[in-house]
Amino acid sequence: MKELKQRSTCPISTSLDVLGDKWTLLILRDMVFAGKSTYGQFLQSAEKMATNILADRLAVLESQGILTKAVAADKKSKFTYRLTEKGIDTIPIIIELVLWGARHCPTVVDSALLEELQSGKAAVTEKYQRLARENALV
Amino acid sequence: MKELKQRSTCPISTSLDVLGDKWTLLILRDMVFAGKSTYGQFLQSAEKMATNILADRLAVLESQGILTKAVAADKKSKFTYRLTEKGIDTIPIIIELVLWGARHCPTVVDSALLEELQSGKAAVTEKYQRLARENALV
DNA sequence: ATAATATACTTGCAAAATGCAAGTAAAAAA
DNA sequence: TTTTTTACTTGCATTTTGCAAGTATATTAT
Repeated sequence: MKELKQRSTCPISTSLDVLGDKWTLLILRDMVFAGKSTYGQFLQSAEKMATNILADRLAVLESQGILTKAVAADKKSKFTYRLTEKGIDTIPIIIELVLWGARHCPTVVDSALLEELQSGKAAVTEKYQRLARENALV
Repeated sequence: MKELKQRSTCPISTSLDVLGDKWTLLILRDMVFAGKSTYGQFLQSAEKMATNILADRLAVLESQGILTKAVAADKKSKFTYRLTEKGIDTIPIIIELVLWGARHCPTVVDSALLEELQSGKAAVTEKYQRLARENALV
């Protein structure tokens, strides 16, 4: 059990105790928007996360009830990570990070997701939450 | 000039390059919701940020155009930090962190802000963005 | 049956970031 | 002229991160 220390009882501070680092939300991004679910897939992202950091963050996310880990259906040597409701509920946070980065950081490159967001924040949020819930049932 | 390294061109990743740590968004929280504007005020938060970390983060935030630093109106020995539009636009991110923490972390204590959020996310976001814009004019 | 590959980590070590306590410097107040 | 306020800076120990290599188990190939 990876336990985190809580700095205060403020909801923002407590959220950051869990999600406030450079890697955690990228794992969730890959699950939500790229449909990734295995250790090997997470390692292939453009940001090149180190293997030990990934293992550590997955353990924290699991112990915090944000995702679940299970042996894959096809292979016993593989694990499948899936989002819980607590994990699915981080999607609005991630969407706001997309919008802020797109609006204010000139070096970001437009993505399909960004294009999609032209059609409204609520619709896109609901779409990916629905998709994630379907995946959670597999 | 504090320069940050950008890990990829993904908007989420780039936003996290700037905002993705345990302290930066707490400074912005204190500016937006507690009306704080000076180094001394930031140090007084419940989370007890170290002085060197605070100085470092303020320098990053300034160099990233998220806030501005100016000599205070009343004293020459004091500085006043104010949000730019880029800073004001982080409010939706912070609001989502509040909602997630309140919903999923049982150890957080209800705040006035949370009470306010019962009346709708959009209204509260607009209120604090308007307040921040007024402050930015001072 | 045996060897090679795939998958998911763990380990060791150097580098960087954080946290803590104390010190500095300029302006304001006493 | 001394003391206090305000905003940092510095030095050092601890923690976290990043990198490269190694391990362990299951699957596939020969």
